Amino acid sequence: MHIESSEIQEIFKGISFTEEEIDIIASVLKKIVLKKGTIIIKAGDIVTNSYGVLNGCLRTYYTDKKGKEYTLQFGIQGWWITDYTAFFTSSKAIMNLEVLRDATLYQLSTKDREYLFIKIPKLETFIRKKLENVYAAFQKRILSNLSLTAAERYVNFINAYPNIDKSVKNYHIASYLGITTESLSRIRKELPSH
Amino acid sequence: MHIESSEIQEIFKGISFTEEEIDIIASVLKKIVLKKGTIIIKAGDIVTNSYGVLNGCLRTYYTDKKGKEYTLQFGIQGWWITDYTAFFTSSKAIMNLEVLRDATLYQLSTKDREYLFIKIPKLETFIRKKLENVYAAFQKRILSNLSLTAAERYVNFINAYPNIDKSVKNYHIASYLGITTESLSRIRKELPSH
DNA sequence: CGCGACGTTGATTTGCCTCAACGATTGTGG
DNA sequence: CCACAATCGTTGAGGCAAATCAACGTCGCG
Repeated sequence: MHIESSEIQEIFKGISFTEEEIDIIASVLKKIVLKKGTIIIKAGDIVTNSYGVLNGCLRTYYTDKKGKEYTLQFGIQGWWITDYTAFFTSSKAIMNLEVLRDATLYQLSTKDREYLFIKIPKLETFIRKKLENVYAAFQKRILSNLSLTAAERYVNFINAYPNIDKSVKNYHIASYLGITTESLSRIRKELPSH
Repeated sequence: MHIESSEIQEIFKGISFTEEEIDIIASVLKKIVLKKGTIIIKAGDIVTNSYGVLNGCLRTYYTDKKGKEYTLQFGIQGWWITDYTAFFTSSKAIMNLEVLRDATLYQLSTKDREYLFIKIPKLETFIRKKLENVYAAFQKRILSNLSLTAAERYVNFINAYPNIDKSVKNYHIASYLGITTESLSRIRKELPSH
């Protein structure tokens, strides 16, 4: 499928490329379209790709021995998603990557990613700064999990992802917040907005 | 205070430098020695430095409106520490950085850090990979907070930082795990190792 | 030695979970 | 396009892990 320059800009928002650089990037990206329900990665798989989201919605989640799910990350337009722990450390996935809403994605392999960093050093700087922002975001989430009640975390989540409830089920949100669907239901009932 | 080449290798473990590169790095690092109890950064400060730990022990912690503390990170030999959220985003600190045990540190400013990345590109690659590892570690901690009991988290913590209990108080560990000192005390009592 | 900081123990409370049953919504085949 | 089944969300009762509140040991340092 053809890859548009504007789409590459969407996936690497905040950095501008020369035409030559766009060509290099386009040469390693692979555009894929996937239906809701597709499991792109399942626990145990070797993870060699990450996915830039052009449209649609995805999530990564971990399933514990009791079968309980924990959603680690949602992926919406402009975000990159994969089991990064496995992707970065070249180990087997411990998480699953699921399409929640029909999606168009850009696939980028570990190898090609390193190739891009060598060919386009400013891309590595860009990603390094992205990772720094993620660092801050993760710290915030850890603090949030430690210090806030379930209701407070839900309110923060809704503010952070205002329109995500159109794409995801309540039990996905519950599993992101680390609570049960029953608890989330009760929290929603108590909220002023109802 | 004089900066040894071997000390720089300790702070950037896993990467080797030429003599010239060592000189560049040494020119921007400042060695400081601080006493236990020193608050290096307090909430509200502008954060312009990060600190590589040569010896001693530190922690970053957040204090909520009720005065309850949450420890985000411990810093021991070979680690870098600061309020990274503020450091990366050039905003005011929301956390405090405290010396738990007399420490010798290397101070590196935001500006000098960017300068080093330009002068020594492989250092940026090194840091980018470090950040990727941190990404994996943070995900693991988030999952751990969501899915494990307090006792399980305590056991994992002790395994991850085997000798840290020599430097930190139990209530520091409790505040890292997101539990009270009373609960930690009860958990320790129930553990086979006692 | 004595005081303040730290850790422990007990009694009680609370936020969220579990289990169970029942509505509501969505999707699919006839 | 409706009917019905499966999935998803809500509600209630009861239980449990950890918090809170309070009191009392214990350790280390001036």
